[in-house]
Order: sequence, then C-alpha cells, then structure tokens
Amino acid sequence: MPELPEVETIRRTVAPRIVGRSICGVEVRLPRIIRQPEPEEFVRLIMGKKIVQMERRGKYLLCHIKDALLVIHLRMTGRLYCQTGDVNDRFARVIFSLDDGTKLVFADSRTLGTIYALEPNQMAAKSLKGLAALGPEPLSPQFTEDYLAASLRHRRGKVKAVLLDQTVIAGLGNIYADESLALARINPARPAASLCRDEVSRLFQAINAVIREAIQHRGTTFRDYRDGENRKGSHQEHLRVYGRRGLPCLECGSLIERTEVAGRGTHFCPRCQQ
DNA sequence: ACAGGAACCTGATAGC
DNA sequence: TGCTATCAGGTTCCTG
Repeated sequence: MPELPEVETIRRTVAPRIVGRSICGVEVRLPRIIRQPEPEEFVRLIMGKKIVQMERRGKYLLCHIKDALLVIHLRMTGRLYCQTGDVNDRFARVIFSLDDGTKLVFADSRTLGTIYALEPNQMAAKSLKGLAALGPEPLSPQFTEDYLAASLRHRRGKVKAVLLDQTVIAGLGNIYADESLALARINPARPAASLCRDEVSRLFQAINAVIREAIQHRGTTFRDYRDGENRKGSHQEHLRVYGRRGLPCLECGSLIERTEVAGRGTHFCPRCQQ
C-alpha cells in the first residue's frame, strides 16, 4: 500500500530517468485507469511533450509536462517503474514510451489506481478534488504541533481516523497511522479530542520520525510495493506494530493485538498504548 | 459540516 | 487437492 514514504521513494527513483525526456508513445491497455480526460484526448494531450519535473503531494505523483500535468495515484496495488525492452508484466495497464527508449510502466493488479492529465487552465483551478483538498505534508513547515492540536481538538471521531484523513495530513495511510500511534504510545481508538497536550506533542514528533525513518528505508514492502526500479523497500524490517499481531511488543513484550478502528485493520500494543 | 459505511477492484489466503 | 468465501485498504460517494 503505497503511502507517503513509498510514493516519495518512487518519485526519487523514477524522476532521474524521465525528467528531460519526451513522451513519444502511450499504450493504454486498460482505459478505465485514465479518469480524465477521455483516453484518446489524454494521449493527444501528453504525446510528444517533454517531462519537465516530477513532484509528490501526499500520495499523488505529479509529472509536470510542457503545457500539461500528469497526475498518478497508485491507490492500493499500483506500481510505477522504468524499464527498457518489452513489457512482460501481466498487470501493466498504461505504458509511456520515452524518446531515449525508456518505458515508464504503470502496473496495478487490482486496477484501482488512477491517472489524470490536466491542461494548464485546469491546473490552476485544481480540478482534482482529492489533490486540491490535501492537508499539509508531514516534515513541512506548514505541519506544526499547534496545527495538529487544533485538528484533533474539534474532531469527534477517533484519533486514527483523523490521521487517515488526507485533508488533515497528506500522505499517512494505514501502516504509518498505526506506526505513529505506537511510537507516541497512544491507543488508536482514543477520541481525537481527548488527547492532552503532551500526547499531541508525542504524536506530532512520532509522525515526523516515522515518516522520516520510512523514507530512509525506501518504504515498506508488504506484498505489492516496489520502487521505480522495481525493488523492494526495507522498512518492513523496522515496523513496531503493523502486521505484528501475536508477536511481542519491542518495548514491553506484550503481544501485539489487531482490531478494527475507523474501518481499518489496526495494530497496537495493549500495554504501551492504553 | 461531519462521521460512518459501501463501492470500487482482484490476487492471495484461510477454511472447508 | 480443489473450491469458495473472505480479506486487504486509498479514495469517492452516499446516507444519516
């Protein structure tokens, strides 16, 4: 499940291989991946254009192309990687050919991923709702302890639900929400508004630390995730609670439990996270 | 306005 | 062994 650290790792590995190149071919094997505009118009809009820059916002990848913006979201099982030669991947859904022979492959077993192309006027209008509504990035100056405190204070839901809300913080998903709460020693089911200032402070530090660590480890590969060169990450070797049901807590030895919170599988230490 | 849940999807896995 | 039901979770959409 690509979250911020995985998408950032993909950006870092893909960008050097595509920035400065021009798109000379687009093979759309599964048209419904292309959400906007219609696939034929999509191809016309980006064909022959030079890729100027690649950035990430939350879990979105933004390829700035001359006079257009290519937006990619990997959702659950999407992958984006570069290769040369024939594409044998049975899950390849859209393949961009570049003018140096590189192929940029969007592959997705579950086909929930989405690709958009925006024209300059739409880029200004922020026509993609989810992208336009994103909250601040962890590790950015806009994401402060005061902001997190305010975001939690006037919420009635559970703290984990707030962490998963992309309009509050951009880029956290199920893995890093659980990991952040574990490091902060806060129970995921706690009402968001019930956290005291010290807990908010710990959570703020934990989110930043977890995201920073995970980027350093080039993301978490549970099953599907691969970087832009089709390699696995290594952060799965450093997880505190996610996927560790029944295994001992690294702090206290209690067995990690798995429940459901905010409609998601949720992992926590019953002793450290009261 | 906000919270909660279903729908979208299909490969992997658990259970019979 | 082989089949079927269930699970996985990011986002959007719908309902209360």
